[in-house]
Amino acid sequence: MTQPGFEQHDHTSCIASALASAESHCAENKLQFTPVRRRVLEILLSQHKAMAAYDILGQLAQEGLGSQPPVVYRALDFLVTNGFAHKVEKLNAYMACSHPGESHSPAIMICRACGAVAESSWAPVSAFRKVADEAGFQIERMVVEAEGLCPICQQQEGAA
Amino acid sequence: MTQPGFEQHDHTSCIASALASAESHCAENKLQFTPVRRRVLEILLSQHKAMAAYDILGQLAQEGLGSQPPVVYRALDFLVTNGFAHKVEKLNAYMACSHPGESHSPAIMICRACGAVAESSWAPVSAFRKVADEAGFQIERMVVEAEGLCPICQQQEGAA
DNA sequence: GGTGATATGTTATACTGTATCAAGTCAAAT
DNA sequence: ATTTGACTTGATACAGTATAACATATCACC
Repeated sequence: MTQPGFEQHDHTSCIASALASAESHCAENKLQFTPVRRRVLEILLSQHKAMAAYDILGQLAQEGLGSQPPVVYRALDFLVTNGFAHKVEKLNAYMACSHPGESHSPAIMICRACGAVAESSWAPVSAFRKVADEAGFQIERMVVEAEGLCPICQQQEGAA
Repeated sequence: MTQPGFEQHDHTSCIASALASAESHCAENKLQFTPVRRRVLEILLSQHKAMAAYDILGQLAQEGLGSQPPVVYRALDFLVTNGFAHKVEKLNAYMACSHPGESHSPAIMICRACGAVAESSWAPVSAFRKVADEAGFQIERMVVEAEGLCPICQQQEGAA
């Protein structure tokens, strides 16, 4: 279920299962999984990297699915709100969620060398709650992003 | 030393000590604490909120300290690099650091109601390291930001 | 078939950030 | 005291990110 890291995997089935999961979640909750939304999620799923909104828009435009910024931003908003994707604040970019279905606060790892992103199953909110309580602060959402090197790029750095 | 929360304090001395600390750190490390840089830090220190770069620029312009974007972005870059300020990724905005002197990865609390920001002394990197290790990921920097309600705004919400 | 809610199309614009090159400043070395 | 070099600032232009506002379309439900 969880997708903790950067390891190799069957990406075709990875995409298929994420799409199926989104589809069934939308059906259950009477959400419209429209062509644009579906296509944006597919594009995000196509690689485990964060994508800029305008890059996604470029692909959509090629396919005749809309060519203006609001199109892609609205689709992204839908996907993020419903937990199918996340915004990577550090990069101003977007990534597909590895375990969709409900909104959550993920901890994201970003490789500064290859741009790969991965979502850990760690729940930062619970870890931070004690500290926040001391300050009287009530947490509603958290952004947790680590920048560094993925396993593969660590080897490459060592070699180079 | 640490400035964990949202409580009342002597803000005048808060500003003065932060400026003095920055000044001495620059002297020790042969860094130039130029008028623009100093003024930008003062502006950030003037309130415990995050400020947009262009708002800072607006103030600078009024004072004749430069009116083009690079001026403020360069100053902010200096302040962030040297640990006198932080970028709040979630807001695309900047805040003064509460315990300057060296670069670090802070955990920031953002009040969604009043916009106040506070920096906790929690070290998220050490908390996350174990999880990252499992994925073979080597952390270099972390962004940790919690959005929610500060103590004061919690009361107001209750009242309203 | 009308109505309301949701989604999309379209135009325009605001906000955030950087590349580039020219000019100034200051300290240290000759 | 000049030259050199590192650093800082000035200024123009532009790239990238995001939203406001309004019109149109679609669909579910009454």
